[in-house]
Amino acid sequence: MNTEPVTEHDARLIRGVFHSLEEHYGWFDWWPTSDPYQIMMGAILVQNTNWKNAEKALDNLGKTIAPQQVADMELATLAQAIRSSGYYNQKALKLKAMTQWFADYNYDIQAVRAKDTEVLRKQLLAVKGIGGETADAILVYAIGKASFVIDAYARRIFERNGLVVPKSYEKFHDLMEAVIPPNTKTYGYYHGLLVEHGQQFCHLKPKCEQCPLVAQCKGAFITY
DNA sequence: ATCCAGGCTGAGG
DNA sequence: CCTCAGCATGGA
Repeated sequence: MNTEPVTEHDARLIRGVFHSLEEHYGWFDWWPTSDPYQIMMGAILVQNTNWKNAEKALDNLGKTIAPQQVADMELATLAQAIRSSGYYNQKALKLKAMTQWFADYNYDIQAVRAKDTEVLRKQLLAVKGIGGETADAILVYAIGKASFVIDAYARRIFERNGLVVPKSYEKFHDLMEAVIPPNTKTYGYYHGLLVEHGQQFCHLKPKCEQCPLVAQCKGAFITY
């Protein structure tokens, strides 16, 4: 992680938003599945889609499907099975690529966990179809490493709350990690808070009227 | 019917 | 470095 200087203003703003979200929503365990491989698949299937469509695809594959089965499956068969998640031809290739990466560890999640976070992150980012958000989600929820997850809601929420959000994923990711001390549980929870809050109030067309953060949401009516 | 959802890649400026 | 078309289904 890069350590660029963070202004105290930005740090307080960021901590303030999370503090408000924590107070309002309380604790919850967010990712809907617990099996590491299901989480990895889910992280890919949910790309630019809602969880409902991704979940149908996961159900179609079966809750107990083993990585070796995905590795052995015909590409076209795999694609049809995950049709509901959208971009199914692309995602079939992505699932294959991710599974191939996992195969290098003999599908042994403990062997993966033994590796260093940054090493794993680079490996994941090198997998075709895995970008920043997917890599960080896999690190946090499937592998149990502290790597801050950024998504469209994180951008909107912080932009609307007056933060000058770095344009690149990496810079925003680094900023959050510089402000929020690395902790797997915290990072998992915070991403969950941002998505839950975002889904309720921070669509492209914001619903600021009932938003619990509206008082401090300076850009309440920005429509990005 | 149009718009959006828990992105990523590769080509081109 | 940055922008952007293309990828595709299902629900509102």
